[in-house]
Amino acid sequence: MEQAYGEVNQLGGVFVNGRPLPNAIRLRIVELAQLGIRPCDISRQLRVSHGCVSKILARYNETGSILPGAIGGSKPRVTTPNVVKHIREYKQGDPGIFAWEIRDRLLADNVCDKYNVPSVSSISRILRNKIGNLSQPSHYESTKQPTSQPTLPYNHIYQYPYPNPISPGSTKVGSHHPGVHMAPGHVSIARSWPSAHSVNNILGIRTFMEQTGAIAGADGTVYSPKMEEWASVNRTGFPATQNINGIEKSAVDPDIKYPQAASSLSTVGGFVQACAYPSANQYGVYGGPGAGYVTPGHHWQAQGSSLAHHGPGVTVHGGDISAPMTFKHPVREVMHRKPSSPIIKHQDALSSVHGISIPASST
DNA sequence: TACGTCACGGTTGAA
DNA sequence: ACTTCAACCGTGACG
Repeated sequence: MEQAYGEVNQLGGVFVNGRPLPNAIRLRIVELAQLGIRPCDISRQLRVSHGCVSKILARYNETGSILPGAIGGSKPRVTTPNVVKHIREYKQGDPGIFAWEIRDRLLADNVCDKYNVPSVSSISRILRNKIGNLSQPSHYESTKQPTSQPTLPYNHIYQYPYPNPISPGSTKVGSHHPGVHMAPGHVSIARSWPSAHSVNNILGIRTFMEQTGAIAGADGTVYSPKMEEWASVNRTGFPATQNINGIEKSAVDPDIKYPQAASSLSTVGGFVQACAYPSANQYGVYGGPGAGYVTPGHHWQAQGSSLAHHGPGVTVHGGDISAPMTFKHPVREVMHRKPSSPIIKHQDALSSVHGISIPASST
């Protein structure tokens, strides 16, 4: 497993196929763009394909969130709480009712329409799994809730509930930092991003990586430095950032797969916290900051818990970009990098701004 | 050269 | 416990 994760792209960057880039990198992309760095330069600098940079920036502009979308899962097609509730009522009213009769009633009562009415088999499953034995209602009531259904209804997700419980503090993004001129302040997001915390907030929070440097050594072990650490780092790094709430937490979970990321990113940490996803869905996927790839498990379950480790000042050092290179493929990057690309200049700017040190291109 | 777009192969997670 | 399948991912290539 270990080194199983990760591949190296044409730019020499490490990525995990099928998985989102670490939040740290995502954030960095947005930050750099806000500093006026061109997408193509960001792509080269962070070693992320330009298609990805383009996508992330476009999404950010549109939604105000740098977070990836919800991965996995499926829409609550039929088993919405309301439907379940009605089914339960029908069943309670007539324990001998057939599933098809329930279906008809759902339509008749306008609980569902023909497009979303559950199939008979779905109703049967609902009766079996969610409603269980009605004969003992009381019991049911007490136990059921939790039953297999995570309380986090997807509704959440799909309905754009807003805000995560989480970010109280994070308040929407509105507050743009003076320094950074943020463009869109979108707070309100169009999609299902619950509260897309914009980078602004994030930016406000300065982060861990700076100190941590996190990154993997160049030793052969690719991902060895488990991201977990990053995560923790972050968190600790930003105590300020309020939360870590359920969502958050999940958001923070470390994901192991991306060692490299950190290399150049600096800010991110905070951000992550800021951006929570809808707790409902993505739980961990978008892991923490640097942590990016965490495979957290179910966040909701874990809420709040695990984050804590590491004490406050974790200081790791170092990271330079070389890290990625240690991946599977040796460096491909050799490519032609422009020796002196504008980026570099910007870097300085950034550095000064955030104290970030971006690895300048090397070679 | 820069960048928007999309096929592709991949992962995830609710049902 | 296992399978489905629709959602998303980033890369890489095309234009």
